[in-house]
Amino acid sequence: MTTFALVDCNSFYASVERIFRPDLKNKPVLVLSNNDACCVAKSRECRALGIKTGDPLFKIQHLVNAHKITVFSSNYTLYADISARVMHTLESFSPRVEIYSIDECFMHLDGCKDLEQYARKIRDTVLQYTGIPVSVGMAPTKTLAKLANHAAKKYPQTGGVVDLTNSSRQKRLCELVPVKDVWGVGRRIGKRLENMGIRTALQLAQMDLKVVRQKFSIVLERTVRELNEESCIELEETPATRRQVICSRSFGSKMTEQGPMREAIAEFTTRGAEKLRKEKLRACVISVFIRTSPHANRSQYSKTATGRLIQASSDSRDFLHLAGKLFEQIWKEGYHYAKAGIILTEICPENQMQLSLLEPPKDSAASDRLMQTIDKINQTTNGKVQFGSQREEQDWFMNRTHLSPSYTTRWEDLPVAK
DNA sequence: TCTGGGGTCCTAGGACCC
DNA sequence: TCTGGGGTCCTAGGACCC
Repeated sequence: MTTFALVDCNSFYASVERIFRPDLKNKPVLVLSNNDACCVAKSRECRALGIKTGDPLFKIQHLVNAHKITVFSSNYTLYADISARVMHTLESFSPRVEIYSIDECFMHLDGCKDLEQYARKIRDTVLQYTGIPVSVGMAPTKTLAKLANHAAKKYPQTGGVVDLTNSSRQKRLCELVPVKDVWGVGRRIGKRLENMGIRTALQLAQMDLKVVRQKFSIVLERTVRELNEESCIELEETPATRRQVICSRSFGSKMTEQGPMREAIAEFTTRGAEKLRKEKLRACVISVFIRTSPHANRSQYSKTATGRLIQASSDSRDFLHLAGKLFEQIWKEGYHYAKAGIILTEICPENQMQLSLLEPPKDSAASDRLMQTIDKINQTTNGKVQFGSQREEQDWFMNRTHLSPSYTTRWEDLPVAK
């Protein structure tokens, strides 16, 4: 039988920050979202204080002060680099892995004789090579492996490793786990299940498949099957090409004027096109959206406009032109805007383009050369070549008050050994 | 005062066609 | 006056994930 392992980094962002700040060992550490708005990661010590992922900073500020919590703005460049090192280490333990997220990796451990011992070796090696503590859960399906991992984190006496290949162990754990902690059961469905009297993972596992399908969806049916050792979610070793690119931000302060908003949209559009080029993709469709804050007591407005290019492109100018027109369609004076962004869809690899029947194919060679040149210059000079509609001064840009140095990706920030 | 950003998949309902 | 049934495609919104 197939065995899935899920390796998950413990408090990943907080652990990364601690690699370079050994003085923070066993001290509470918190990492904030973009804009320093809310908590996205916290060390065990913070969890013990009752801080939850998603808590806005202003609501927990008193705890931060009272317990001298060290706070970091998120430093995604640093986290991505450390993540790559962790994943690289894991790849030496199995030929079949799926990098599931920045801090999680599913692996096949078929044919392994002593699973628990092997898992401990994985743990020790990752810690030694990267400084990041991980937990390992093993089971016949991904959903059960997630559950095993959950237990490995929750119960310290497991030493961070839980082998859930045995059915009776599965049952005993499922009895203890609240239904909302099952992978695939979120807040909404968790509530609905509880209203039906389904409170534990075991009760969910014992539900009638037909009822689940009828009252919920095929997605939850798969979850139930997976809890019963029937593997429905395969390992995805080669990542599918992405379906969309989103570039959006909440603003540091509310936006009320059209000019700065137009420039913000141009900035997102440029970033989006850059992402396409970096991954050798093109897109056909762009959506532009602006919206007020759903948390504010002022009048609300939220609008999206979508437009299509005749031919898929990754040329910033094509999208800037279209995005400008779309923006004019949705802009409405008199609101306090909190967030805006663009979404690129109908994406294809740059070498597999669908040509238009009606329009002669556009020769993109010149455009490609220009964009390549711009990207190259911007890579080495930190964004010096801009388009007319972008603006140099980005006063709406993020608050990142507590940013750590880019220890591993900027020469100036290399840590110095004393 | 202050509530992230980036993704995926599924479903329901409307438009339209025969 | 009467106003079907079956199908496709598209979109908005819901739900989940990290």
